[in-house]
Amino acid sequence: MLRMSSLFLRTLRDDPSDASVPSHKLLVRAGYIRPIAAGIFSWLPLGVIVLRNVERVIREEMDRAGFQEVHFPALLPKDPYERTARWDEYGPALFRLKDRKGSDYLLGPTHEEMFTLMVKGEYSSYKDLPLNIYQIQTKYRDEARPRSGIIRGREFVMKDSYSFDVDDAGLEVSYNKHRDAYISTFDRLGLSYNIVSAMSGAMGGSKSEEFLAPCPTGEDTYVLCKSCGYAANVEAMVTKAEKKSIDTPPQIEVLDTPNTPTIETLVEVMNKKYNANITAAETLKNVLLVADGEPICVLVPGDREVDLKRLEANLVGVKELRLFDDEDFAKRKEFVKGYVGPQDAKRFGIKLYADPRIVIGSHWITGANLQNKHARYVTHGRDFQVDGFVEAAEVREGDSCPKCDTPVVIDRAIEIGHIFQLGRKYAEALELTVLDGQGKSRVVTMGSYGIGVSRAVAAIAEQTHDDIGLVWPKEIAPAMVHIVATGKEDLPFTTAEKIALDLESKGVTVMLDDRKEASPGVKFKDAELIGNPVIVIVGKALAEGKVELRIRTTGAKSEVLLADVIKEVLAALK
RNA sequence: CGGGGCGUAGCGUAGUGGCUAGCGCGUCUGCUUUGGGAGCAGAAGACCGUGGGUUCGAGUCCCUCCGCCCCGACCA
Repeated sequence: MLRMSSLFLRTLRDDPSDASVPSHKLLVRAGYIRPIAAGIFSWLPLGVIVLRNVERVIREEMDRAGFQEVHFPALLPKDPYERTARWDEYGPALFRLKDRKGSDYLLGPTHEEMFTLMVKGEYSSYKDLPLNIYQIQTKYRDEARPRSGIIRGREFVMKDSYSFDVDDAGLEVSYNKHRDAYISTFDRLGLSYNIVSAMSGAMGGSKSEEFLAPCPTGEDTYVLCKSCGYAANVEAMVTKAEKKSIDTPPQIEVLDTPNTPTIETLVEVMNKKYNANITAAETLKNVLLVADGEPICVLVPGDREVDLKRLEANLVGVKELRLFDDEDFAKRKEFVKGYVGPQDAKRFGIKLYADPRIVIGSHWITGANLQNKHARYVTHGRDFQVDGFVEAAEVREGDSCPKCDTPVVIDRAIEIGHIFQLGRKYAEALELTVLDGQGKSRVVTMGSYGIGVSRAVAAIAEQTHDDIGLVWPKEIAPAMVHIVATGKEDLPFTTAEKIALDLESKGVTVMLDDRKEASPGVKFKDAELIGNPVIVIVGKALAEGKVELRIRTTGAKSEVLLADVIKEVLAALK
């Protein structure tokens, strides 16, 4: 039983000035966490209980799926991470340190290497697989910008699991087992979420999905089709290319368009000077970039910006991507800033990549590669050929769903889980092989699956809080029932104590506000702020043999007979 | 890393060059009070982030560094 008379807890009346998102404000105000440094927090007693509750739910679901728990150190030697090149690739986000002998160590940002090496050390036969194994660990990433309290910290708790299989079919099975386990986990955690297709990104591998908890303060943007359920991270959103009917356009016509370095000015001049009656969507934007040192040109409709994240995620094999700067334009005089067009790409020796909207046969108004001149009727397939199509343009609300054509909505969310089929990248780098039935050596294929444990605490707080405080689901709350005793007589206190003991004997966890010195108002405010799902008030109504029952989620209030309180509370917790 | 903002008591804040740094919450003591962050009386608690400078005089102006927050870049 949590007794507030002795609980290490101090609630704050004001929001901390350095917090901006609700979960951060409320968790600090209600005494769950305290800030230590940027992106680093202490967990006070209430916070520890909530964090452990989330861990417990995750453990139970992992164990139910038949996965086994291990525990690695957070402090790790450099060597395994050098063998997979991540010592270098992880860059400044890796917390590095040296021991007294000067050897390099790191604080684990994620543990693929350790799991792979562990399995390599114990297993060598296909008969040992499949294997699914997990840990719950504190992870460290020296984020360039920690933000939003515990949503994105530099130290955080994560559940990470890994699957090991002989072949792709096995990997698919392990992947789906994890997917199912995640669904039951997040359901129990009381989170609403969408499962969206994601890019496997820098980690390599193929299939990848994210569990996103919708919330205005989330950092991830995703698209959702309310008609067919298609959901994707904006980076992974596939463009439905409009199959517009295409007539035979006239030959290219070069036009004088003075002072039109932007799409906006171009449209204005076209409409005024040439009575063209066009919109930006009929112009072609030619964006010059440098991809791993090589200049490329990306074509998008003029009414859309290039989404660099999307582009980078979809340009396979490109490690570094940046826009042309003034220096680049100075070096390549053939590219006239503001008047670039694709029709001379071959001559200029530059690769062209088109957004899928630039369909073959479509014609565009675009730069003429001459100062103050544009060209119209520039036709894809006739006047220029591209080296490939790539998802480059920004995604907008109302864009067509690639599956069913319905306009999609765009929403923000917190990434609470990520599952993906890693493949053989780590197994190859660390030579994790098993002998198959024919006695031949096979590289193991892996899956990697993460849940942000501490982040889930924040996500739940974000999704369930209200104006007056936190509201926890019963499995996660510090206690299922918050009992408040009011008045200065002993009776409410002894009665509250008895109710608390009775509830505990039924397996209900209880927080008891047995503070004699605090006024009723203080106790009510604290109860609401702390956010246990059911509140029982033992006070005024006791004269009629009743107590008050409040449901934190709905705000419902009722008076119940003392004799019925256990029954009523149990019913409310159903 | 670029841009912006902010560092005054545990928390929230006032203090635009001039006396001993003010207020609210919280804390402590006493009395009173007990259904919505109670009242009265008293008390403790501040290296005004750091270092340097300007000035007769700096919380206040200038510079340095440190820290924190926000936007962006970054980000399994």
